[in-house]
Parts: sequence; C-alpha cells; structure tokens
Amino acid sequence: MELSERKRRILKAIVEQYISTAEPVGSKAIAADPEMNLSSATIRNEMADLTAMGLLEQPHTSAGRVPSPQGYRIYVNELMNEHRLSLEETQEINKALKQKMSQLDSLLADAGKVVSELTSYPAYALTTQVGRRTVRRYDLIHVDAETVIAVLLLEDGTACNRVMKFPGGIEKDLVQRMSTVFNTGFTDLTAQEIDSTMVRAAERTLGDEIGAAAALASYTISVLESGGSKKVLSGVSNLLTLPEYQDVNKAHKLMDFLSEGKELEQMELSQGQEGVQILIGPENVAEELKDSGVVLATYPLGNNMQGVIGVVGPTRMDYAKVAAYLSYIAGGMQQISQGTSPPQLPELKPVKEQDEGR
Amino acid sequence: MELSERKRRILKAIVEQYISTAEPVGSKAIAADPEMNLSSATIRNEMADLTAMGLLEQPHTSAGRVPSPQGYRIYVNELMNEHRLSLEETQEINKALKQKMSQLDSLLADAGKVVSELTSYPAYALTTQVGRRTVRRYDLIHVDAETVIAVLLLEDGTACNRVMKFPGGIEKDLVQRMSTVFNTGFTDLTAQEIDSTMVRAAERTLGDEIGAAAALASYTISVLESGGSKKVLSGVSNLLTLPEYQDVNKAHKLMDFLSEGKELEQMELSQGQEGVQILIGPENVAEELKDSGVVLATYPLGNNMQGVIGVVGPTRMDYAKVAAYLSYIAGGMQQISQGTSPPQLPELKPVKEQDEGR
DNA sequence: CTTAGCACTCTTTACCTCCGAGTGCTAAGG
DNA sequence: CCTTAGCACTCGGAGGTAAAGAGTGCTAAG
Repeated sequence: MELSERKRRILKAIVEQYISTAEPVGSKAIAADPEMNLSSATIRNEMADLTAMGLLEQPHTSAGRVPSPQGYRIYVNELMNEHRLSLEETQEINKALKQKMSQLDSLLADAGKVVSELTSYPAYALTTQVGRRTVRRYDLIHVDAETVIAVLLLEDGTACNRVMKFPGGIEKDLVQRMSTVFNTGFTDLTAQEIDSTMVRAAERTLGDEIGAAAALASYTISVLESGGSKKVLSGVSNLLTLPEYQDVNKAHKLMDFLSEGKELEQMELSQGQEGVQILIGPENVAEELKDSGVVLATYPLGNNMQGVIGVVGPTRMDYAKVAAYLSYIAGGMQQISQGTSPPQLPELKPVKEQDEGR
Repeated sequence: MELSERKRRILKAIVEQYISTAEPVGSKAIAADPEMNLSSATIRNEMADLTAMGLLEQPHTSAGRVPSPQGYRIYVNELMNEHRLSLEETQEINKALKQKMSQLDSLLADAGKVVSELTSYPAYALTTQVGRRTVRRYDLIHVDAETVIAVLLLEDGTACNRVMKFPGGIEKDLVQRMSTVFNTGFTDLTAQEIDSTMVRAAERTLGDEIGAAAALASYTISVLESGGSKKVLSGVSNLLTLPEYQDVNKAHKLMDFLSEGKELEQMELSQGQEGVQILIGPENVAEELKDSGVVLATYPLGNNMQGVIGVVGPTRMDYAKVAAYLSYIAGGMQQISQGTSPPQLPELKPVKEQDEGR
C-alpha cells in the first residue's frame, strides 16, 4: 500500500505523541490536534491501514496504537524534524563540556556524564581502535629486587605501563635480556599473533623460571586486545524514571546488560560508520536491546582511533533531540581532541539513512 | 530493662530470620526452632518486651516484628557469630581475585566487582590519600630524537606515564641529566611543594632551552594533583533483586545517590578507623542511607594511602557474612599492594565495636 | 470520501469479602 | 512465679465482581 501524505502526517503525530506520553495513542487524541482537520473516525480508518502495513501496533483491541519498530524507522528516516539546538541548549552543553574538559581520559567519562544528564538516558562514551594495534617498543625499568615497571610504546604513539611484582625477586640481568627478547620478538605483532609457543620459547631462551616472560606477554596481549578502547557508562539509574522500566525486572536486566559492557560489540559494528546512527528495537544485535533504542555518534580521534558516544533508552526515545545532542557533542569532542577550542556553534549533520532492519 | 540471656537469644533468632527472609517474623516462627524450647506465647511476651525496649518494630498490629536499627546494633556488636569463611568461599574469592589481579589500577575496580558479585550488593572500592602524594622515582625513556616517555612511579606504588614530544628534537644526554635532576630534586614533593623557581633552577642546571623540564614538572603536578584517590562503584543493579528495593522510586534514589559518589564523605569519615566498620540505618550521615546498612573495610596501602572497600545494602543485610568477606578481601588487597602473593588463608579480624549511633 | 453513531471489547479501578497470620490478654497449670 | 493453651481481635493481602472508561470497527448517511 502506498504511504499517502496524510498517512505520513498521522504516523508522525502518533509517534510524537507516543514519545511524549509513553501511552498508546488513540484516534481522538490525534483528531484533537488543530493541524489535523479530520474526524476521529477518519483517523481510525487510516490507523487501521497503518496497522495493516505494520507501522503501528495494538497492545490489545481496545487500546490505542503504538508505533512498531518499522514505524519508528520511517519516522526517523523521513518524518522527523531535525531538532535544532536552541541557543540555550548549546550554551548548556558548552558550559558542561568546558567545565570538565580537563583531560582526555576524564573527558571521555565526562562527555558520557554530560550526555546522560542532558538526555536523562543512560549514556556510553568510548574509544576504539580501528586498525592494527601493535607494540612498537618495550622498556623495562628495574625498580627494586622485586619490582619491574613495563612500559609499552604502541604503534599509535600512546604508551602504557604496568607495575609488575615478583615476590621471589627478579634479576636485573634477566630484565635486561627480557627487554631485548621482547623488543626483537614481540614487536609489530597483534594480540592474535602472539601465542603460547612463542612465550615458551622466550622463557627457554631467558632461563626464566618465575613466569616473567609470561606475565609480560599476557600484559601485552591485554593491552593490545583492550584495543586501547576505554569506555564509560553513566546515568544508568535514569532508566528507573521511565515508565517502560517501572517493571523492576526489566530494568534490572537492561542495567545488568549495560554494566557488563557487552553492547560494545554493537558499537564496534558501527565502527566504519560516520555521523549519527539510530538503531531501533530489533535492529539491535543484542537480545537485551531488542526493545530499546540506541543512538550513536562516532567521531574520528587521530591515530586510527575512533570515539563513540551512545545513548540507550526506550524505543520511544526522542530521537530527534538525542541525535542532535550527540551530533553536537561528538563534534565538540573531536575538536577538543584535536586541540582546538570547544565548539561555539551548533553544527548538525543530517541524520544518516540506513537499512530497514527487516 | 535488663536484656536477659533469653531475650538475647530471641533477638538473635529474629534478626537472623529476618535477614534471610526479609519478612517480619512472628512468634511462631521463632518457637518452631528446636533450639528454642519455648512456646510461641512466651516468645510473644518477650517480643513485646523487646519492642518496648526499642529493639524491635512492628510494621502494623497484625504483622510480625522487624529489628530496629538499635536491635541490629546489638546484634552486630554482641550477638552475631563471626562468619567463618568456608574453604570454598576463600577459594572462590582467591580465584576471583587472582584472575583479576593484573594491575593495581584495575585491581581496585575488580575488587569492587568481586565484592559486589560475591555479596550481591552494590560495592565501592576506593583509595584515598591520607597524607602526602609524591613521586618516588622518575624514569625517562628516550624513544627517538623527538620523543621521550616519562614514567612516574608514585609513592603509593602505582605508575603513570606520558609520551612527550619535542618537535625540535631533544638530546639523549639532556634526557639523562634531566632524569638525575628530577630524581634528586623532585621526588618526595607534593604538588604544592613544586614551584616555578625550582623548575627554573632545574632548567638552568640542565641548560634546557626547549621547556623539557617545565613540561615534566607540569606533568608531575597534574599527576599529583589528580589526587590519587580513585573510586569505583560496581553492582548497583543488584539492588533491584532485593525485596526492599522493588519500589522503583526507592531504588532510584539510592542508586542516584550512589553513582554520584557523595557517600565518599561518609567513607572519609572512617579514614582513621582500622578494620571493619558497620553502619546501620540512621547511623549513616547521609540522608539517603538512613535506611540502608553499610559495611566498610579499610586497609593501609603503602605510604600514606588508604584503601576502603564498602558494601551498601538494605538494613537487613547479612552483616556477619559481608563483614567477613570484606575483611578478607581488604587483607588480600593489602598484601597484593605490598607485592606479596594473594592470601591463602582466611584471617579474620574481630568486628570492631563502635558507638551506638544516638 | 468523510463522518456521526453505535455496539462491542478489553483494561483499569474501586470495592468488597474472606482468609490467614499474628497479636495481646486471660486463665489455667506446673 | 513463670509458662502455656486458648481465644477474641486486628489488619493486610488475595480474589472476585462490577462499573467506568478508552478505544475500536462497522454501518449508514451526508
């Protein structure tokens, strides 16, 4: 069936109404809109059509309609007005970001916090590595008889360290030889390329009986695998204010899922993508998100790194607004990370189209 | 009124029953205990007394009794059996800790996670600095003509690094001398004690014209100022499984409060204290915790640092068990941070007495 | 094609009653 | 004098029913 202009207007009205009330919306409520010069009966007919087309759903016979994920999709792709950030909104965001813009590490955390505060939904902030991640150079500092600091300089120019303790003591000589062995044998390798035979070989070469090589190798792998990716989750408890999560069980499941950080996979999927993405209900990969909505904004972050900011909420989320916020903040993050000052003007990318998700 | 031996036994039974069921407990339930050779009528009389003494409360006339905060206090101070960790329990803890015991940084986070998983309550892990925060040792790694990695080993045993770029190039010799200068002149100083005259003096001594010393000094200050206090919260969503937080509103308030990290003040109060502390209901300073229980374990953490692990739960928490867990894990954390291997044997400190809280 | 009208469906809410758990009190028994 | 059996009483929770309300689909008329 064709999606007439009128049907589109009705769908839009329904989605927006539902977004703000979280209650199934009936024909009368729509007819009440002065913009809509139609009687409730006519609207009922149209709604019946929209339901038949799979864009609306009916919780039960005598309830109003609720947008289906497909309905949301159409709304997001075609019907949604872009939310223009008001001057106050941008000022608010700028203020919040500026206050916290002390360090990139904490910036990430704070960006998440800002987003979750502004949107009242849980928010994610994370960085991921796009390309090959390897160690360029090892430095081992022998601090005292039992302590070594391992410093790994990665190919992307960042360094990380770990204090390693060897209760039985560790020889300075062993540390030095280990440094040589690792710098020749373990550089330019990804986490996958390091395997236990290599480690055992190194142990033999070194005469290492205290597992020092193994410890260093496993640290290396953990660093490489962590993908330099950091992630921060903020504002989970916001879920509890939403009517859809009044059911403690439901809330608990989602919160658990979020704190586990598993949805990272989801976000990794979106790595290639640029700009703002919206994932509605079943379009999400993770089972736990099948009836939630996710809005993601990605931004480049130098050195093969990519930042992602994400918001998780009910399917009935105010996509227009959230997308605008995320887009703006992602832009700000990018600029900050490039050392330029925080953004002063709202600059919105159009919301990206994307496949219909069944 | 005197607290007879029999009353004490009854109070103990009531508290324990309530801890495990979360339901008001009636006289019959207590009388059913074969240890208790009394009829329900007698118990009722005693319960009436205990209620008069303010140790029990009655939600409504025809419900059983619930321990009052004072009742808990007496239970915790005098009646509670110390929970001996079973072999399985210690093994479980050790296993969990060992798996995660990779790095002190993440150890903190992981300790919190372990605790919250083991106890099914939200858990806090944090370190605070009691006294001075200083650098113990500087290591400078000259990577290439333009690049130096500075590694700072702090007094608390953690290390941090930064990659420093000098676009005009930096001499290996300068780096080496700088290392000496900083190791002699800038260790054991707090952020406040480092001032610009020192930095200028160092620059002169070094013949440093590229601001290397200044860069290192400012990095040092930023690290020291960042206040080594870290805190991690885990397992908040566990609240939602508890019957007392089925009320979404209540849960939300507490969760919000916890994520804000405000109760840190609370924990700071307990800084001086050693060992395990238990704070019941109104004994908590924070309004939001007035009907929760908090168990805290503190442990020394190298020079001037102190670690705190805390668990927040309903007043009806299994204090004996939680205290045992925390005490054990705090002991483990301390040992790990001192570089010895993870603990193998349960070693419990007696639960500390403490003033009655009004 | 639109719309008023109407019968019908289904949820929500209020209200009521009944049941059971638990109490406090009294009186009898050791 | 303490313990215990018995009993009347209280009160919250479960279950059931009825009424209210919201919304629908269909029909027929404009």
